Amino acid sequence: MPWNLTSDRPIYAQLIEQMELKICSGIYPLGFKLPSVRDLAREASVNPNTMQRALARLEESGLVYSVRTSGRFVTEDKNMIKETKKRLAREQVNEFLKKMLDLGFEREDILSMLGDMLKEMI
Amino acid sequence: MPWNLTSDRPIYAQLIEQMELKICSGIYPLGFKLPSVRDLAREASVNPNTMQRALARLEESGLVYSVRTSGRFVTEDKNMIKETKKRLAREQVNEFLKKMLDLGFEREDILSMLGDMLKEMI
DNA sequence: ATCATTGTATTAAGGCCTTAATACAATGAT
DNA sequence: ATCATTGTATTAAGGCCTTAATACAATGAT
Repeated sequence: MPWNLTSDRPIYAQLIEQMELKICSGIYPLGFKLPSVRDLAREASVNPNTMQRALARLEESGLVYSVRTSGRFVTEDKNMIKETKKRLAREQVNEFLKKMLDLGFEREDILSMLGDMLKEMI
Repeated sequence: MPWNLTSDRPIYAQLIEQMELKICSGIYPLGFKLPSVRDLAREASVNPNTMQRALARLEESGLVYSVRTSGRFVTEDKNMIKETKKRLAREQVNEFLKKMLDLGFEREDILSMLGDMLKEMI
């Protein structure tokens, strides 16, 4: 999964989101040692400060932790990751449905559009 | 539909999105005379400049047009609205599915979560 | 023992976004 | 004829975001 950043939202917020995704999907597994701030910044083509900012926020939420001079690691709390994954999914579904209903689509429309696009994507 | 603005994205971008929603859903119908910039700004609790910026962008995309001293109107091009509505829907479905698949959910998971939440929302 | 690597901190500069305060010409209502 | 309302334009200030350039203590590998 490449780092895909747009300019319509703060970069650090997008970094948080993508790190969460990588952790919840298992790309960065339980207890995994993350690349260093500088390496992650290089990967994502952003300033180390910006990456550091994102990682600090992830740390506040408990999803990662850092050992001062050793590195940063994905949490070992399996349940926390599971709950985060659930939360993110609920948020996605909720926002999606809200917008589609606001746009004026109905249950059937939504399900059929979704089915069509799923066929394309999988 | 209340103006619902968050601080995690530029306000003017959110205004554009919500105006598009109002137009595509018919809250602002074909040819409708919009409230003045100042009134819309007051409604949304933003600075008139910010609302003006959003409206100017909507005008570039052709969804509204302005008559210098008379006011601003929703386009009378029924087809353009229809196409915009389609485009917005496709974008929503696409982003939603992309994130859910990235999170590691499968077709069945997505459809069942969606069904559950649809029951709650309708 | 030395040295590269780790997370972390600080300061300065520039950019975009938002607000605020004005201003103006053209129109429509009075 | 007068005047409020329309979209539009300009300038200044402040805030947050991002980058850049450094710096430092602690650790692990050599």
